[in-house]
Amino acid sequence: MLRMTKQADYGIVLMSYLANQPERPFSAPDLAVETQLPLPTVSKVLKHLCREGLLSSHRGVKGGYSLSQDPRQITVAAMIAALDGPIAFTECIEDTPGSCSQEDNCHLRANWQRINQSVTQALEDISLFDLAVSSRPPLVQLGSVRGALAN
Amino acid sequence: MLRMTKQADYGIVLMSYLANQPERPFSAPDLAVETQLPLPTVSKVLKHLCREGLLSSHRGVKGGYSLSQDPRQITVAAMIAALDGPIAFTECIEDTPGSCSQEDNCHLRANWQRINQSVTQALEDISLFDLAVSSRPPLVQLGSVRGALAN
DNA sequence: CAAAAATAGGACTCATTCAGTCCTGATTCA
DNA sequence: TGAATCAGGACTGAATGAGTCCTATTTTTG
Ligand code: FES
Ligand code: FES
Repeated sequence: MLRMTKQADYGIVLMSYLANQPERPFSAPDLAVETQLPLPTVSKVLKHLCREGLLSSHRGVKGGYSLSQDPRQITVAAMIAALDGPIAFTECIEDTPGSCSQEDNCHLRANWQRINQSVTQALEDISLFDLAVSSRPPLVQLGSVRGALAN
Repeated sequence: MLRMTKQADYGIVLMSYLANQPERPFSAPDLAVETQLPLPTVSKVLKHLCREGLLSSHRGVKGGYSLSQDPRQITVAAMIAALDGPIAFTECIEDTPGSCSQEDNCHLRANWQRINQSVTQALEDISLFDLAVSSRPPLVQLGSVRGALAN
């Protein structure tokens, strides 16, 4: 497996969508319809991303979410980290030392960190902008799907 | 999080140990003592690795496990894939098409594959040999820990 | 000023998956 | 023949994730 959570999955989908429509904010219900993802979870993810500083929110009737930064500045690593927590392939990697029982006589710690670093680097090399340009649909579709689903 | 399972974790630890002691096979109980990991799980992981072709086994009284290939030929990606299954960051990546509900109108599929490919590449660039050389302990220790734990 | 629409935050439940254990059989060596 | 080891799978308990829902708070609009 080795897969990220659906939260991160959804988050990247949502961020990509927003990166393609930078002109105005989108509300959670709108985004749920557009991406065909379940509204409550979408809402949860958006709130999370907002708390982490990747999105800006605006309350009230005409409120919604929009990117808080230039898509070129946002890396895939940052999005995953925001939703799934720090990228730590094994327990011993996590910030707190002492979390691993074998820490003192373990000669692998440096290796875990190397593996971890390698993967992190790979994810940092891809920006939201990179994802957005290639996922941009024919713009006609912008809203044509709206209302297709009930939720 | 974004972490691999303990199976893969243990597997890499065990493989690294074996890579440092290429002269003879080790039994599951021996390896459990040396690595200070729980025996039943160690046994399970070893069997798994053997079935996947990364280890050779030899039954009987003087049996045990040993690497079936040159450590330079074994990548971290291969070990993780053997234990955790194919590296697939999101559901849509998995082999079977049709697994994702949004497949037809999804413009992100290429992106997932790019992310996935990037991470896979990072893990393929590290070989077991790379891990082993840096984790090699002072060889005096070879067995000094033996018997320190009961299981 | 009041109502509607949206976000903020968190509690909660259910399903899935993982970690770990255990048992039964097959193989090898002394 | 018997002891030690691997082979394979079934099983249980715990942890985690996905998803839902409820109650504020904020903002716009009539
Ligand atoms: S510190 Fe945890 S296995 Fe090395
Ligand atoms: S195919 Fe699954 S999200 Fe695109």
